[in-house]
Amino acid sequence: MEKRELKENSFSWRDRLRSVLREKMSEKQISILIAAAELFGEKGFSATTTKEIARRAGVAESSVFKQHKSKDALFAALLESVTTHIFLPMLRHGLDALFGREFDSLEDFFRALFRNRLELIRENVVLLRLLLLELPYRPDQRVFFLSAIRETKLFDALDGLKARGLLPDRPAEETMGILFACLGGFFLTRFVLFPEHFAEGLDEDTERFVLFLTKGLA
Amino acid sequence: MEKRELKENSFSWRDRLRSVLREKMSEKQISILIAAAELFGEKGFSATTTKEIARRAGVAESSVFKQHKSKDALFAALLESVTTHIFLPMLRHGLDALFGREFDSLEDFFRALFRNRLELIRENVVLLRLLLLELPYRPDQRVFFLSAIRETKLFDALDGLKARGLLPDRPAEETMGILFACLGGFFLTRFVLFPEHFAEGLDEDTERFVLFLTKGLA
Amino acid sequence: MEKRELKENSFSWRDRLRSVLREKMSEKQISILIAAAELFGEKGFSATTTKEIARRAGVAESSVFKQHKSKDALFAALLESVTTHIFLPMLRHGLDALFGREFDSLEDFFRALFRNRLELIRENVVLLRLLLLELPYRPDQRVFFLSAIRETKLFDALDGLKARGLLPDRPAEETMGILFACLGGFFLTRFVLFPEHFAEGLDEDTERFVLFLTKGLA
Amino acid sequence: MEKRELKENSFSWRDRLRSVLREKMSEKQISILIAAAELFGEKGFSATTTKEIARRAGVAESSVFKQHKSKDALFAALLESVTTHIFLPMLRHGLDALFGREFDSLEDFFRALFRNRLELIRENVVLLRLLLLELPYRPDQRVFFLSAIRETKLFDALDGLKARGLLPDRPAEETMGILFACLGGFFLTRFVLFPEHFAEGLDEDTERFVLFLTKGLA
DNA sequence: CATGAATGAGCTTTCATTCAT
DNA sequence: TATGAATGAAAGCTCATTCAT
Repeated sequence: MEKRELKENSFSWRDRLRSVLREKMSEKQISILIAAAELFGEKGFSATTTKEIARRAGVAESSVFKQHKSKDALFAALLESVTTHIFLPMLRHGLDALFGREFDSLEDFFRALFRNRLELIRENVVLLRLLLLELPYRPDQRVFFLSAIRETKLFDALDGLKARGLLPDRPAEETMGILFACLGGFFLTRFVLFPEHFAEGLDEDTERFVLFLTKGLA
Repeated sequence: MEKRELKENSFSWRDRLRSVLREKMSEKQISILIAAAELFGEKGFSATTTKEIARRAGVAESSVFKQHKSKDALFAALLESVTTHIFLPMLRHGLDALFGREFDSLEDFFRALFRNRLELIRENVVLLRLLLLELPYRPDQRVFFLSAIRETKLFDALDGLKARGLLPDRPAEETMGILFACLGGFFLTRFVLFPEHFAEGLDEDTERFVLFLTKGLA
Repeated sequence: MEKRELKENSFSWRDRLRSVLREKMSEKQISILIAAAELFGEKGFSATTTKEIARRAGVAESSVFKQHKSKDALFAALLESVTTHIFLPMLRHGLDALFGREFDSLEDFFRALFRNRLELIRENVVLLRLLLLELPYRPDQRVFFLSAIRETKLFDALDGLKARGLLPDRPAEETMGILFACLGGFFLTRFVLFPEHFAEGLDEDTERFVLFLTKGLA
Repeated sequence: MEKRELKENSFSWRDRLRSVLREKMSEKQISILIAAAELFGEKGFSATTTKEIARRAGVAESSVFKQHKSKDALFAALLESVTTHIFLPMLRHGLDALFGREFDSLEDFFRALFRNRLELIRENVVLLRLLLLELPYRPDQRVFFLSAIRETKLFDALDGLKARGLLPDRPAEETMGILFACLGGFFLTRFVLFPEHFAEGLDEDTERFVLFLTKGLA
């Protein structure tokens, strides 16, 4: 039962993509998208060859180009799918979960937020890496991503906390500017730059970070 | 005069590399290293071609391979030069400056630290980007970089602050784990992912971040 | 009324193909043949892709291969259809028209011949281009085409003129050798190589050519 | 001795290209140009692969792209070289030869012109085919070719004949329009469309054509 | 009969690298 | 030391063609 709940809470992005894209495209085409996501996340866009993508997807190389007219187009399509069907739902789901509970303190809120996130991050490291390491080279898609985030109720959540006196009365933008940097930095250091270094003791590490955030933002 | 001071304080990594490498290699070879640094930082290692490097350096493509036997070797040499002659001096210089002054509060310390860093970051965005976006794909060089950081007196600096009661008595490793994440996240969000978004008001933004850090770590 | 006559005299090869092939194949298959004829004529056989043919015909690419097992086979079928249903009727029709009238002079004959041809050429430039520019690469189909021409009464027409004293008593083969070169050269220069250059004043140009031919062959 | 004269009069375009381009490019690069000329002439531009060109030139395929950045650029460069170094000199040479002799009659003029040309044509069939069969698909290069022809003294030659009463007083443009069509048609039928058919008896055939031209243009 | 999906072979082009000068 | 010329390997992409539905 514990497991069931976890399952509901967890996201296997591969399965999710599979089930959601099944209407739009063939099984093989979905495999291509997934293989591309993995490889782009692992080695970066430029270092990944279309041949490799095809091999991992178990299709012919030319099949990659049937749906996407270029490698770049494939990346764009991938980003779109992943944003629409993985990231945004992930965010929304997380926010809803947070809204559903009452928090006695900012600390509880952050702890919930972070724990939740940690689970998600673990399952989506590849996708997040992909985003983090490729968006810098793609200003236009950066914009698309930003506006997608804006559409979530992230800011409303912060306002809610302010209204309940848990957060000081400061523009949500500013809080977000700090929060995003900290979450990004946490992911960057723990999962991208020095994963081995932080591998063990991640739970205590997280708890420490939560306390730090709580105090800092109070 | 103001300008002079700034000049002394500032780092033009290109000039610095030029002057420091002049003994080891020819002018053209230095140009190659600089061009490579710029391009790797702008577009990433894999997306940069040796032809492009040669063109920007104003040399023949084959000259790139005179000093470094492969593109990979060029990258390694670049990283080594940049770490030895730019990053470590930069860190040392910054730490010395901090040590030279007495701080009344943690806040002052962070403010000095951050302000200093902000100037440096601005001048070295390309190099930092390069580091941030390429190290994830190069575990071995990651280690080299980590150990280089260890050799600085960064930890001593933290211990000093602890001794003076400005920092709680907590293992320096833990503080560093938080600090590094926040600094990294700050750079990531402000200079790599969404530079346009944070371009103006960066000073107030920084001040806010400093206060946040101070409170969080107190 | 004038228009009606012209209509009868004129050949819209597309309509003609459509009406004549309707028994043998489906509407879509005819579209494929027509699209292929156009594209082969415009860009040449090798430079035309089956995808393009399909797009212009408004069918799926695989439909191109339903009736013709290969692109080459498609070309062969096209050539056969066009020769049988367009070129030979065209020639026969022209010759009959010429036979039906009595000519007072060689000049009149050529003028009639040429005027007639000019109209035809204009409507069939694409097909003639196709023939002219692709036959050189296909020796076997060249032969097929030559023998098809032989079967018309072209030579008889020349003999008729000889009998009436309008042409000197010379082997028809020789006259044809000259005539064919001139007609081919006229088409080549006026419609294939330098169409813009000869676009205006084509009527006077033709008249001049007719006089030249008359004098030359007298 | 007879042979010597012929040699001087004849043009081996391969040797000529070799000697004239030796300053501009390497031996291998010239081979590439020559191989491309041959193959484009034999099978057409689209049906020729760069691999084939490389093989015939005896170089690596990538060498083809060192000097010319695309197959299209190679074609353009080829056309330019061939026009500048082969066709125009050929024309000039022929015209000079004609100018140097006094002609008693138009017939002599044409006979000289044609004989001269026949020799040239034989040696340059590939290049002429190339021109004839590829220019139709390349309007822009057509223009370049036309203007190159304009720069020769072809028109002056015709005016000279007019002045001496050998040609009727008609605009040179018109005479050229007829002449060019006939020469083109002759080449087209004798060397491109039906070479086997006209292979033997070409001398008598030519003589006949000369007489026809003479009478026609008188 | 027509099509959407898939594919192997091959095309043009780029890349990092070598070598003679 | 620096370069122009050359190259093998592989990259991205296209092509004609097949096949299950």
